[in-house]
Amino acid sequence: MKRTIIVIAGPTAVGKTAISIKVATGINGQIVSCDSMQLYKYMDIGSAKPNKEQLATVPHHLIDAVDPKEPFSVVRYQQLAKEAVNKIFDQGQTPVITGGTGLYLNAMLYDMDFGANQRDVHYRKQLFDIAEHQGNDVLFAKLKDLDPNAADRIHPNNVKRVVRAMEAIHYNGTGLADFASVNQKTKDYDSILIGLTRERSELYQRIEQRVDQLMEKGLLDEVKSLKDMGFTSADIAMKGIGYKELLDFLEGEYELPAAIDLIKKNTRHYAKRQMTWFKRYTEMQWFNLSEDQTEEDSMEKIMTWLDKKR
RNA sequence: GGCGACAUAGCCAAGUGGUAAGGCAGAGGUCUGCAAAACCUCUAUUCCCCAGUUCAAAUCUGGGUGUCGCCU
Repeated sequence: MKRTIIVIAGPTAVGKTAISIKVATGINGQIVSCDSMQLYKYMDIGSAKPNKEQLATVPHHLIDAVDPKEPFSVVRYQQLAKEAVNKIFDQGQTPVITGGTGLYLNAMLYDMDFGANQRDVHYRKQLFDIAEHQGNDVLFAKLKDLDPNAADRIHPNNVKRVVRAMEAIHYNGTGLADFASVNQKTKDYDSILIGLTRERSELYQRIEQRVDQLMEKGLLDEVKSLKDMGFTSADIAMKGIGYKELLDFLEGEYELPAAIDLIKKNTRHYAKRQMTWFKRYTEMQWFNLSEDQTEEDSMEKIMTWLDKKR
């Protein structure tokens, strides 16, 4: 039997959750979340997790899977998600990968082998210190020495990437492989890519509405309780949009309305970056939800296309 | 009604005679280890209007318009 995953991607607030559940229901599938925040426990409101009824409709994987205190990265995601996908295949069902985290999606679609390079916290810190105290260019010059190819692909100001590239060399001496040579589609399964989009202005409106809704649902209390649990701005739980701004508000950095405006703005920016990322997938079939009167119309279009495709 | 200040991009704003800083918003983009991250590029042929002075005006002068403040 041909193993095929279905991917439903799109910017935040476009309406992925509802549609993916319907698609999964329609094709006897299970959902594997591809969202770097819904993955975490305790972050329910701000990450806009599916609600209880939605979760009960179709089996979901990789939601509430990790404690925000645990160190996490794409590598773990790749492992966990592939495990989930295999399990679903074993049950004779179809995995529906849903979410907006582009890098994680890449880890599912391409043969990204992270295994070769390890991480080294101390070495990293040294490098970051160089950038901070001596300047980005000083660090970059070192990378240029060690791995001219990597330096070619990375901007000097992008310290995070410069550090990662140097770390890779520090470990195996060869550095990071050229992205192009690694960007091979995985052989583990086939994939069908569905992209959800909307007119920009409408998407932005939905984002603002949703932020207001999250506040009504008690996002502030959620942030307070995370704070009480001991999470600080250093933890991932407090780096998500909606969390970091409200934490700053609680610390007295600005007033609540200003915090809410910031959340909206940051979410808009995020959505824009997501669109940029997803536009790269040439084989992705786009559905502009703004063109449809109702969700049923959208579903019909998507299912019709999907049936032909399978 | 009198006096004064101000008028620069969607918003905030620098610029007091030499050819329009910067920030925000917006748009486009990059992407193998925290990715809701990090980073990059673009965005005023023109400074409220008209006239004048000058080789040269957002900058100086006169008039007009508008906004704000104070006084009556």
